[in-house]
Amino acid sequence: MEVQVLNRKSQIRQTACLLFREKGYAGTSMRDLAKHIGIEPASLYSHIKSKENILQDICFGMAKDFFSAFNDVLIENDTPEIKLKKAIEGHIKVILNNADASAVFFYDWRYLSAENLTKFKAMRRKYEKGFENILEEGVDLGSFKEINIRFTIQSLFSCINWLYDWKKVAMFADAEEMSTNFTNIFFNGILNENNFLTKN
Amino acid sequence: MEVQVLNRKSQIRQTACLLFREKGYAGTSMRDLAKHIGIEPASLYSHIKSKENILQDICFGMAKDFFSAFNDVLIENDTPEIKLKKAIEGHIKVILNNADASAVFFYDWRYLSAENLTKFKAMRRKYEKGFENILEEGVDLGSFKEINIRFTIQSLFSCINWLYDWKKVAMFADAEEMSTNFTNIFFNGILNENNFLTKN
DNA sequence: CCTACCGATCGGTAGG
DNA sequence: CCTACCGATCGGTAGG
Repeated sequence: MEVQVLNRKSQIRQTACLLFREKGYAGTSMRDLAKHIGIEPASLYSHIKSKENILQDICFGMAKDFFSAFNDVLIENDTPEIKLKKAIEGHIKVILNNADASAVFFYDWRYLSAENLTKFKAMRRKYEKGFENILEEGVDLGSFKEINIRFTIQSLFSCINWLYDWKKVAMFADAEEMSTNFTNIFFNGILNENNFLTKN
Repeated sequence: MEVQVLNRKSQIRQTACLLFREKGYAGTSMRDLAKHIGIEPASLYSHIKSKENILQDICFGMAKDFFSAFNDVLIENDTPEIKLKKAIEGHIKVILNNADASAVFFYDWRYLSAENLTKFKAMRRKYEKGFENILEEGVDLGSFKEINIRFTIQSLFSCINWLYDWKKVAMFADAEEMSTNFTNIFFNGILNENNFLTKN
């Protein structure tokens, strides 16, 4: 029985991810959700506390995954470049392993209640800070150019985060290949070496 | 009288942009909107046809602005690099000049009705294609590396599109400076020239 | 631009 | 997990 309850709960979460991604949190009703699962709307409340609680689970669950991947990178003592490359790869893997939940994480966090919204923004800022620290370290060591740290990390995340929708551009074998292609652009740019026309 | 109606209509649009950005399209009610403007909810319908019509106006209005900026770039006969640089700058200027509307354009287009959704996706794809053509031209000429065109352009847009929220990272004087910083990253990468550790 | 109001739908609860 | 149902709110219309 315990097992069944857990299964149903995760089924609700998974279906919610799918629907929230498609029609947005506010555009998805509990009746939609129940219908997709095959139970009556009122029955949902045997497994979940509220609609917002589902959103909260998804958003903070993803945050936990992102931090977990990032911390795995930090414990190794690599150079800033390698560390950043690995952090990007970790971030991408989390997205690809949870495509629907990622879409909710990126698009629907704003529907969190005031209290959760504050917590969410703080967590996100902390995560960004982690990446900024790596970049800063690399700039100090001279491995990265003298760039605006915050601007660059914002661009970096923005640049990666569309990958939850990568299927529409299906092109690479796996997360690693995708990550490599991405890091190549971000580290070295798209301009050919022998082209100096617009270089700096 | 004609003028007054137009003013009120654009006021509705502008206020809708603000609210949709903050709470999402589905999270914003016509009553919210009316209250912010200072009229009764029913009065809105003297100026607009429906809630979705406002969203439609915003989304397709932005699309028109993006195309307009892009076409200005195409009529000049520049090299692919210069053309891409100018197209990026044009795109950024449109975003910065319509920050709220851009947020709606990027986040809330999925709330469009089925028919408008199809039209919207087609327009967006056409716009992306325009950028892809420039990149392709540059690859053929050898000015750009042999990169996956679609992947790169998706990354490019994703990378730029967070700029509607640039105020949280207030750092650059104007759109041109922002555009230059951005193009520098994308064209040349963040890695220092004398660092070969992770270079390809 | 307002008052008055419509039917539909919302998230959620009571009780079994 | 269901039936039955709650009050609140939704987008929108009629008529002036």
